[in-house]
Amino acid sequence: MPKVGMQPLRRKALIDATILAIGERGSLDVTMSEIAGRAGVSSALAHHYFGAKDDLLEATMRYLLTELNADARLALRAAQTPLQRVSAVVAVNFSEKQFRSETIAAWLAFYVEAQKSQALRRLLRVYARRLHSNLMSGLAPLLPPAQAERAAETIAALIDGLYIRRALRDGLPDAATAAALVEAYLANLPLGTKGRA
Amino acid sequence: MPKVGMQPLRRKALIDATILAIGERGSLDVTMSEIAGRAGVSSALAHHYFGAKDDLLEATMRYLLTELNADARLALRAAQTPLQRVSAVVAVNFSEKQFRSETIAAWLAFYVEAQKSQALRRLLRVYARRLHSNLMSGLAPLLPPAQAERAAETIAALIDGLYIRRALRDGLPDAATAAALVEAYLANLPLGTKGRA
DNA sequence: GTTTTTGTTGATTGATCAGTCAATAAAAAA
DNA sequence: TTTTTTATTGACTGATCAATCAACAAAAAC
Repeated sequence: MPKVGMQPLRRKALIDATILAIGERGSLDVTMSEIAGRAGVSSALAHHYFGAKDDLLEATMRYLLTELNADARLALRAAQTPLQRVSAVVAVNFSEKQFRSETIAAWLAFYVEAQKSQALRRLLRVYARRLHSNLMSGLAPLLPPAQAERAAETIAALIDGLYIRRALRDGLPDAATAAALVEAYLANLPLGTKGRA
Repeated sequence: MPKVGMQPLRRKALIDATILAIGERGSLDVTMSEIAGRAGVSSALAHHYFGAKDDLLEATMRYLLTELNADARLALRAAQTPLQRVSAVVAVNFSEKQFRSETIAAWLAFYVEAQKSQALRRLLRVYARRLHSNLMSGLAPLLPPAQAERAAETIAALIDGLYIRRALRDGLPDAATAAALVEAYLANLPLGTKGRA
């Protein structure tokens, strides 16, 4: 079995297994053995490739962040108008790929863990800033600065809130409904009032 | 020292210590010894009064829920108009008492734990239903049914989202700003359009 | 004044895990 | 062909904790 060039494959498999395991357990209380087992390797190998458990968790978080960012970039490129930019950002966050329950459970777990881990906190801050600036790129042309800021904060909070509710499998199950809520919020905004309303 | 009638005092002290400990650690990974120590007793005593650790956590969650509900009832009693009812519910959730970082960290931690624990999940569902019905009691007279529902979901998600953001100590620090965001959302709703807009 | 109830703890047990290490084996390099 | 590098694991260690228990003490009941 032992071939060469396994490192990237194993790392990817372990990260996938981590997301899966966290998603199923619903928390970061997942053992290295369980993750490793799910990836079809021994726990020793997981340590071999990632060092400490925290490193694996951080790598997993970074992976989720990277994927989300890549999707967002792609969606933004297709947007033609400011409003479409906002919708694109919203749509990405509620896409089937991102709004899966494992992924969401992982996000939630990382939010909690971030209170303990400086590294995770930094990563989440990067995410928050990116989301904010993506939203502002669409909102700034449409609203006076203060209102645009507020709208961006509101949408960001809405996204987080809808993620949590999804994680609890409580009402609000599907991505489409969640996205529609945010779109309804957008529809009520006094858009196009940049030069004083 | 050993007097009689300690049970309720100890239980209260242990629950307070639990909230404090969770708030500081930022997660439910708190040892019984730490909680007990904080309450000035031995870990054995904590087990004596609560049985298993899960029971203590459940009691703590139940306590938070009870407090929030009591505050909400009080605030709703003072409200005169439907809109005031909605504002009252929002205000309670962002009151200084409820929007403290320990309390919020505890809520977040319980959200995560609820994925594992049936008991906690049930408690959270009770909370969600109460919040929803409190909001609807104000929104239903002001909006067509479908829109009222949507507004209630949105506000609930906003509250959750703002709680999370507060927990991360990321931007949005104070209760007043958070409450203002939700109020701004309310201001943009087409209220008073119950009989078709 | 004896007995029971209530309050309390230190010491211990047993389980769970993260992380280490020595050993094995295939592939690549020398 | 020997040597090194890469891949891999089973077995072990050490730490951490929840939970238990026997024991002690003060108050209450009898």
